[in-house]
Amino acid sequence: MAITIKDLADHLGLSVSTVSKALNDYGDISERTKQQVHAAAKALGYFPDAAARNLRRKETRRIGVVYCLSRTETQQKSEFYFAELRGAANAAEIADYNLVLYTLASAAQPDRLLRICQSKEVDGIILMAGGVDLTGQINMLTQQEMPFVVVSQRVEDPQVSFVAADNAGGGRLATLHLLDAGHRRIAYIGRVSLDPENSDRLAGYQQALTERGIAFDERLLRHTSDDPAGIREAISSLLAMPEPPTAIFAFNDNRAVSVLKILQERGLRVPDDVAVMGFDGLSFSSTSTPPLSTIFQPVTELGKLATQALLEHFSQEAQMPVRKILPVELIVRSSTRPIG
Amino acid sequence: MAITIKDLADHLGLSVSTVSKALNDYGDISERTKQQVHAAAKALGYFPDAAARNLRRKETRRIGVVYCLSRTETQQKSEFYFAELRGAANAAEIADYNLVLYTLASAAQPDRLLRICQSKEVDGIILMAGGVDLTGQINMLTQQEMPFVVVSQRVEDPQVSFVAADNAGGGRLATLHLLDAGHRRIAYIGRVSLDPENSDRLAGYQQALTERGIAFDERLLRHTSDDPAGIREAISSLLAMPEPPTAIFAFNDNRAVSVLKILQERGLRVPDDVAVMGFDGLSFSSTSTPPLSTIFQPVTELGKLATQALLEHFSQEAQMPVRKILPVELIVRSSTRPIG
DNA sequence: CTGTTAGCGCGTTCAT
DNA sequence: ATGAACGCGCTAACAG
Repeated sequence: MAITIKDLADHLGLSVSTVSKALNDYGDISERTKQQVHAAAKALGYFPDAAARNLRRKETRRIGVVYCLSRTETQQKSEFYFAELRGAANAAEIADYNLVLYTLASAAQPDRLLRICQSKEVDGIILMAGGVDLTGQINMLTQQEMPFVVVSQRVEDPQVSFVAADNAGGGRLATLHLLDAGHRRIAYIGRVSLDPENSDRLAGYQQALTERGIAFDERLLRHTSDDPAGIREAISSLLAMPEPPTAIFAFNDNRAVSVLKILQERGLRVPDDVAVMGFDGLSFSSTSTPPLSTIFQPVTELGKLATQALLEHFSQEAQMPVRKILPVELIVRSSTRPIG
Repeated sequence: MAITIKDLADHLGLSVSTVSKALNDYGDISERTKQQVHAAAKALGYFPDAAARNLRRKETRRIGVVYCLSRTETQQKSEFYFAELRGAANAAEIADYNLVLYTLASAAQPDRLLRICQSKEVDGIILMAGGVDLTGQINMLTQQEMPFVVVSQRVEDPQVSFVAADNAGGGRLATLHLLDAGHRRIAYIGRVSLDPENSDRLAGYQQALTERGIAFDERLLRHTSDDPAGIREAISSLLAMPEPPTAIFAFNDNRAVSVLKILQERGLRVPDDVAVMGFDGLSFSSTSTPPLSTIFQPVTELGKLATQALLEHFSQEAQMPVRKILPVELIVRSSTRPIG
């Protein structure tokens, strides 16, 4: 048996409540007693029982991290999600909170989330989005009055807190980079679904064109599934155009690497024949051939800020939702180069 | 306020204990009552309070995942650790356990682990090893009588449970593959520390040589740090040998990709001039140029089995330690090829 | 079969 | 400044 507060009290010849107050630094306990209690606690190796404290204080000091990821996301972008997790874990640790992992197998158990809320397993939740619609989860959490923050996805509803990367800004940055390199016909290979990530990046792409006075040509857009087959087809059709694009902006690094490979299979050289841009800035983008120009998202920062937002939620009452868009960064490598 | 068992009891005109027993399916409660209770619970949206249950049952149904990773490990191999985590999370979820994440910033707080044990935050622990010595943690957990399983590192002490990949077998497989391709001078670029992972892979390398009757030449061994500088130097010295190696077996995929890059810088062609083998089977090994031949570790399986081992610990009394070595797989890609 | 009683370990009144 | 008493929500021993 581990040592309890009662053992401590007996050992010191004090009452349990005095010891408790001393440990929690109450004002009406003499300094001398406090010191004695702390000394004895350290000496005997006392640590308060988590469950008892949870029950009494009605707080768990735990944050749930709910992963809502599509299958491909999970496999392809683990670096991304792991980095978010690290950011969140570090921020939580500093505030003496712990992270509990919940993998929500896409609505497999619809009331899993309900149970988490009702049985008070955690004090709040970080919703990790991965190309999946979150409205169901968001509604439930709101209804259950469980504090939560969405990470890496912008949410329309102004009541909902989120921390996301500037996808529109990134799309713009990437496109400007290509435009400034002399490209005029730039293809965008995006997702099928017009989720916020995809539509924002596309919006940034369009804005950049507008800024430079280049006409937007819808025929340069492709909306494909994640698998290489879809991308292969997209590239075939792009290259079959009368005036094929001289640059391809892919939705993310994974797609961009596929694009690289497919272009090489077709005997095209990157960046000489076609330039390629990615998005995310994952580490494999630097080891591809050629190394990928891309947009870097501050992923660890995303997790960190989401956690801090949640912690603010806990400490203050009646606060405003936190809605943060983090700046991204253009990384120029060798898959793009000024034309001729 | 969420609904409690007392609300349920009042609502049904039953006593609290009867409701509790009904919910927990005790034998001495009539079927009719059980059904009524369950129906009411569902209707009113009752979920047992986690903290209260933890306190009473003296179990948390939580498993701590303790990350002991060196800094480079964390950044480079997130795919690896995330996959382990997913395996563990899935296995835990099936058994209705949750995972709590603890990132142990390399002995930053030495008694963090102690507190986790003493305050009973979790029922057991999965120790994730990442090129770091675990003896301190292992001793503490043993002493605290906290059930635990080490994952992805073989542990000498026969009392300790672990689940690890067959590093020796993998080293042997990789080396045999190169030998069978006709190579006779194969370099091994390993870690500085002779941790189990490194020494096992090296042992496998040596065994393969023995099996094929090739003399082991210590001059072909390099023990370097993780950074590219160390690897660059290793390669320089290897190529400066009177009889330089025709193949390089790198400790892991990250190193192998660095090797690829460095060889290319020097104008050497892979696999024609030098063959390269990696280890791990991370996804970026398939997108490098050329795609890497490597040894695949069943990472998700590692996490899954570790969790299951821990769960067995919980269910049985006085059980034997679980000590599992999982088979690995040779993946042949384009960085190796039969000679001439 | 059902209810009464008694805690789990801790934090928080309210007396003294 | 300290201690006695109560209860958080639940489960388990013991009655009836």
